[in-house]
Amino acid sequence: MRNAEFDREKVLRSAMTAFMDKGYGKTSMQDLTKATGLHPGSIYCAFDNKRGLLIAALEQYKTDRSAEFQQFFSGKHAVLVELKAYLDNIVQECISCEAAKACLLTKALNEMAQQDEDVQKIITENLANWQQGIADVIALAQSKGELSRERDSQHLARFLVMGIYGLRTFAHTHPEAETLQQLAEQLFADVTA
Amino acid sequence: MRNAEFDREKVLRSAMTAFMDKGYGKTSMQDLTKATGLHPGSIYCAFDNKRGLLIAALEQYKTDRSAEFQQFFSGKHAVLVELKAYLDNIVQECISCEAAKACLLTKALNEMAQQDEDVQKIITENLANWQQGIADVIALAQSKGELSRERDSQHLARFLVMGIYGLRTFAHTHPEAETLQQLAEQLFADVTA
DNA sequence: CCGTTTCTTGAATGTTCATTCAAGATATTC
DNA sequence: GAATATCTTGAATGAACATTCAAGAAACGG
Repeated sequence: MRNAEFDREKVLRSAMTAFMDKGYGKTSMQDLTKATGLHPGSIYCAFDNKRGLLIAALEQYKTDRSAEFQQFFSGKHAVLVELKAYLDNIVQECISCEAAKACLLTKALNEMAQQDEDVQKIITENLANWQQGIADVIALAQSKGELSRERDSQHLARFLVMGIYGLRTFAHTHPEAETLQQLAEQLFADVTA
Repeated sequence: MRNAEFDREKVLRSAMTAFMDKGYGKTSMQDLTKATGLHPGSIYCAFDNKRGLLIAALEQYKTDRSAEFQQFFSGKHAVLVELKAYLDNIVQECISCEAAKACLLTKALNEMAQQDEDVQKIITENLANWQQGIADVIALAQSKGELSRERDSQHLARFLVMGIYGLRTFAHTHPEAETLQQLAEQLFADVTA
């Protein structure tokens, strides 16, 4: 017996950022060995192939983002306050010039459109999950009386999610902080109006 | 002397759809020769290389989209009616399962992010141009009294453009017509409120 | 401390790809 | 209709790539 030497989570997070940097297609195996510190053989042993590494990285991404989501919506503050903080955080992500700027899910979604059915299914499920999380948060705000019940929480969540997708794309052309903050504020206002 | 045999516009439109189908990176030269009907040598003679073909296709895309824009905002109807029709058309594009589903600019923008500075500049300029077109339309609606002057036309245009970006990404996960139509309606309502 | 198992290493493999180029074809000019 | 200029053709080229595999290294069990 002998255990693997590498830290799976660290490897997957390195792969994540590599994929976010260049996209899946343009990230070469050489890039991945450099990023992860693993040799080709190890990657193929642990994840089957490049695609397997992407799938594993998506899995890790989901785990990490879920934990982050729970942090933001801990219930310590009013739901709408937490939601605003969550949006502000996304804006900050867009502003910082790091690779984390992009969301791995949307980046991969745009790239894989009508290419890899299985991967697309994984991504779509994760995004649907996230959207449902937002819907739950909105419903909670409604049940607490912070928000009118007039508009359906699912509808509001959809619109907010659409806005966040748009914000991320918009950031590619207009990386200015003020602009993005303003857009996020208007989006928040429209949803919570 | 001797003139080129191929129809430049047709070739560029074929290249456009090929690039929209698979993305720039995954579209091989073989794909492009098949799509355009041109042999490799001809492509290299006319456009330098694959990248040159993309740039030329982006140029053609800009021309085509500008003409389409003019058509939609001809002034035959109330500005807001024309704007609504324009949005509906985008929704239809998203619904149709064709390659045209995507916008070449946003597709390429997502792919080229922090990769090819020159191409990104071209795309960003085209998108800024389009956004200004929308802003002009909104300003016109304001000057005609169709829309309150309370909110700045530039701000409104930004928000609308962000929404359209988001709508296109959202369509990848939820291609249902009703959902997209509803989102577009809410977006229109929020902007013209 | 030996045998076994498992993991690591990185050069080798075969494929795919963008690009080139020399030969052939076709139009234009005189 | 010959000469010239330009365009077309598609096989050849070399680089980059994902993937494999056999040899080496390290841990574990007895």
